[in-house]
Amino acid sequence: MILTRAKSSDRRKKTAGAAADAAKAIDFGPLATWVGFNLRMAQASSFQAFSKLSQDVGENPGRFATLMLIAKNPGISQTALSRANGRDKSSLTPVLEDLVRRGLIQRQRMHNDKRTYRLKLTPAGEKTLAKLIGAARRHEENLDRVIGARERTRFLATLRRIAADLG
Amino acid sequence: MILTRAKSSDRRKKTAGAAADAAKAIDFGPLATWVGFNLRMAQASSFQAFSKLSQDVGENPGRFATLMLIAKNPGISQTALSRANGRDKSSLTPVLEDLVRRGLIQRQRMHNDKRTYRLKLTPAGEKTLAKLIGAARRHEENLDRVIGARERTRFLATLRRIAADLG
DNA sequence: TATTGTTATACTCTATAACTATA
DNA sequence: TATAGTTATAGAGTATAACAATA
Repeated sequence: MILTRAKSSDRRKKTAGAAADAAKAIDFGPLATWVGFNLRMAQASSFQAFSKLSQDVGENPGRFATLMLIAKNPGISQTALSRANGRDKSSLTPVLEDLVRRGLIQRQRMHNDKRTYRLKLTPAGEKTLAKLIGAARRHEENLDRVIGARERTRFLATLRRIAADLG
Repeated sequence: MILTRAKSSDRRKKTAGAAADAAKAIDFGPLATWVGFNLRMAQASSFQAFSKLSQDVGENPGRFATLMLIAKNPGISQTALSRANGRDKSSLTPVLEDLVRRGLIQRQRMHNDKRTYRLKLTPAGEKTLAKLIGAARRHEENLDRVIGARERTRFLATLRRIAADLG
């Protein structure tokens, strides 16, 4: 969704008739002043920008989070990973299948509990993750430029409070 | 995804063995300090909270935006609406079909261009929108309580900059 | 009985391309 | 030729329920 404020300068009356209707800017009403809506718009922009950077690495943002969680928690089980991700374990099965197929992660049966797998990155997975971390860093630099160094700390703290208190 | 910081106090060793593994908090690595990630988490919390409030009205957040845009721009065409929403026009067809079927919006052929429809809310649509606006206001109150009156203006301005500059 | 992971299935949201009817 | 809207279709992401193997 594109936020375009209805400013008087936008109201062109080219042909002073039916065409003015088409050129008229969209009115978003109270949506434009609501935090919830602007949070959604900002997130969509940020997510899309990062998606593009991830695509340069041949991955997507979802894979990034999965790889990072496995990297930082080697030996994690599928159930624990799905909980950390806030998704049902069944949603994870095809994702992990894909990552195994492409040689980015490895699954080992646990010795003492043969029901569960231990997940870890392969060297190829580490390499892909490193590239994704590079993309994330570039994305953060772009965000920081827009946010400004002075705001960053406060902004981050507010985001954390929202996630914690509304979750 | 649930953000749980790995604090030393979280490392309980109840039975001092295999159980400690299960109780161990998840490490999110650098994700936890990145704006992009926290923006995503905050948006997910906010969106989910608003989804619940919308469900009390029997609608969902997507319908809310569509109804609002039609209400504030009566006579808008489907193509203009889909552009305002940032989605392809084909994605809108089933949504509008649903809203017409439930008597919330009305479609009129334009006189001078028989290809396009003019969209507007029915009285029932106005009523549903009013209820959704009430839900949105309650949601905003909850958000404002978390953000704080002092931060609100700055926070909103930063969100707007992100949406504008990264979009 | 409870848990881990898989399978079957379905639903939502989204997009692209081809189509129709108009312009 | 170009535009407004529809249809056919496909893909990603998600969930629930039932299941087999194991605990």
